[in-house]
Amino acid sequence: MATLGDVAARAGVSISAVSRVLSDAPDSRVSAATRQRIVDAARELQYRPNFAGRALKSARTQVVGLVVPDITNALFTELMHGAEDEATERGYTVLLGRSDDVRPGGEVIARLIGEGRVDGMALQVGDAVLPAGLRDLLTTQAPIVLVNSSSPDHVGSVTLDDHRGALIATQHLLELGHERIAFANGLPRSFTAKRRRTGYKLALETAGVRVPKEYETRVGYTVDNGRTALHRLMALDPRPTGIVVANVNAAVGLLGEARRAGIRVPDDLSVVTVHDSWTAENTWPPLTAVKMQFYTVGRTAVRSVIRRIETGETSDEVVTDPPPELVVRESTAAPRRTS
Amino acid sequence: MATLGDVAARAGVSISAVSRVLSDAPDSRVSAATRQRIVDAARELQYRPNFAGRALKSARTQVVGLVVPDITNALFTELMHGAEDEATERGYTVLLGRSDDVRPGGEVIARLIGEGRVDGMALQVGDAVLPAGLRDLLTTQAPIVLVNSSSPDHVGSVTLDDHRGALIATQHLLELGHERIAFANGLPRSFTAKRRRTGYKLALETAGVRVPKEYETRVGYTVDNGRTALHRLMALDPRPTGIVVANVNAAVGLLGEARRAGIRVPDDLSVVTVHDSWTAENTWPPLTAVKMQFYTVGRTAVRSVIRRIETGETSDEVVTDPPPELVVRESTAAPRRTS
DNA sequence: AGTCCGTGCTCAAACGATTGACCAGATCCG
DNA sequence: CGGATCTGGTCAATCGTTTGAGCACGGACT
Repeated sequence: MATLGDVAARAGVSISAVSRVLSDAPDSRVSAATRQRIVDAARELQYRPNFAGRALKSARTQVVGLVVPDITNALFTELMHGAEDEATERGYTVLLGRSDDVRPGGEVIARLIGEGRVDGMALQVGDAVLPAGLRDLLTTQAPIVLVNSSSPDHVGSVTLDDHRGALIATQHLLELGHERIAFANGLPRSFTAKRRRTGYKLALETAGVRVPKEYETRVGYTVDNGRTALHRLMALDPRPTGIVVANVNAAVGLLGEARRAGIRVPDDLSVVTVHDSWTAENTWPPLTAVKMQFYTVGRTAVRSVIRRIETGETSDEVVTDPPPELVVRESTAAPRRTS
Repeated sequence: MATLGDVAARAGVSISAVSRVLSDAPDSRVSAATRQRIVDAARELQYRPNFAGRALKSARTQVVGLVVPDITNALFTELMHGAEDEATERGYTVLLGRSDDVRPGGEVIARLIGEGRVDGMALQVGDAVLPAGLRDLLTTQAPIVLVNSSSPDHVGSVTLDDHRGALIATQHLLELGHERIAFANGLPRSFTAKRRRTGYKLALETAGVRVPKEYETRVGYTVDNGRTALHRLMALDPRPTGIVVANVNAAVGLLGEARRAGIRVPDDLSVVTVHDSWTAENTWPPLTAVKMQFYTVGRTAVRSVIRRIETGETSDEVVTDPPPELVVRESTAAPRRTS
């Protein structure tokens, strides 16, 4: 690959002149003719600035890391798109990482930051409290922004309006006439589960509806967790006529298991989920869902990381601007009047 | 972050000594006592080698790029896992990239290689011929290995045994007693589509079964493509009793559309797909699928890239070792004896 | 005529890690 | 006892880029 030196030789000028011209330095002080020669030479040699050289000198990589629990989870598609769009606009690149079960998670992040591979990170931890090692990282000055979670000792986070999402889902069932509304939630420690819970509770309370304590399960967000939740809820007496599922993957599992158990959706049971994704469109029946604004979260998170990198400012933001949006499909209907 | 110089100062030795000890140079020639002081100092300062410094000097990043059409496609989960496992074992890191429709694709790759961000790449292009710009790249000496496709002027590729996968799927329907077996394939130009086609044809031929030419559609691999394929095939007379779908995403769409059209699966129609993924387990009915060995492809691709980087050797490999594996679920059954 | 300034460049010192060349002192061998 | 060899290190150049400092020259001003 061509270096600055190669371009300089071809244009008959010094390396500094080339560097200043090609990096658009404001006070390059180069004549139009020389500038043209440099630009031509660079094009002819297909010059591209060497990443390592630049990063070494400037102590900046113009890369932000984005770590999510599972890259292939359909939920994160939009988040990644948002992150990439924002990064591109600001001259940064996104480096994707997984924080899945193989490695402790903290190690990946420590390496990326410690070795200077990224300037900052947007980090969505899995459905659990922060691992101890991670905690250390966050308390340092490293430019890390948490996504969909927060930590007492850490400022810098971007979250969805989970409360509102669960509220809207629950209200949808209430408006259809349901009263025995259950809630298949995530693990008790999960940040998002806590916030979704308040939305569910508030909706019921506002409507003056009371349900047994057992109507809330707290199993988790995976497909299998959804299956488990269905069994628990359908073993109750009286059975719920509607279920709000806190996560679309769990909803997919729950729906499949209902089918297997001979429970007809939406005739016997209405199901609405928080989160939308292409998988929700392709279940049978297609899932009614509350679309959460992951795209905006991705953009906001990257913007926040970059602000942190460049100015040092931190902030905690909740994405409320496009509000969560109810997408009615075919998994919800009015309850049968059998009682 | 601590540098080699910091560690050297703390241990009271020269930078060279530290470098040699920490990078396990074979002839470090350092006394045990000094070595210990260096190791201790490095640990105390939490030393991590700076990525840019190392890359600049050695002209190696120890990073391989993995570019797939859509990172969040469930199909690529295993491929990425395989790639990461292989890379980790060999001291490399994987950098994930998307080659989706937003950017031409070639530009991303040219940047990654040209700027020296990666030492080599494993590249799965989308369901089309190689864009012109890409072609240029491949003919250079850049260490690029194609995944699930190949190019006449390029040596270096790793592919699935698509032929065998389609063969197994078709044979499954034949063994159930189907004869009117259709094939919902990918676009005509697609490399994988061509190979899957030969498997389908061979199975029918071997069994002495003949079907109308219209029984093969060549719409594509997306969910919507699957819907389209169903309509085309069900408009034929006589209708097929079984469909081999060349891609699991298309199969999900096809299945959903069948449901919507009132076609009962597997009673009226059997559906089997090439590729397995968690989405295939969660359709209704769960999809019978031929599991392709994406994990091994990922490993093999990265191994091939690294070999290319380190020794310059190229190769074209087909992953046959764990052969494609039939996973029987509930979308296939014997045809009804109505004819 | 001497001073000052603006223009259009070049020089050289970093950034952090690697690595071939070198060197001082101790040991060994004939 | 003198030279060779080994041990345990250090020195300094280098990778490609950025950037503050400096320099030569021409013109304007006093």
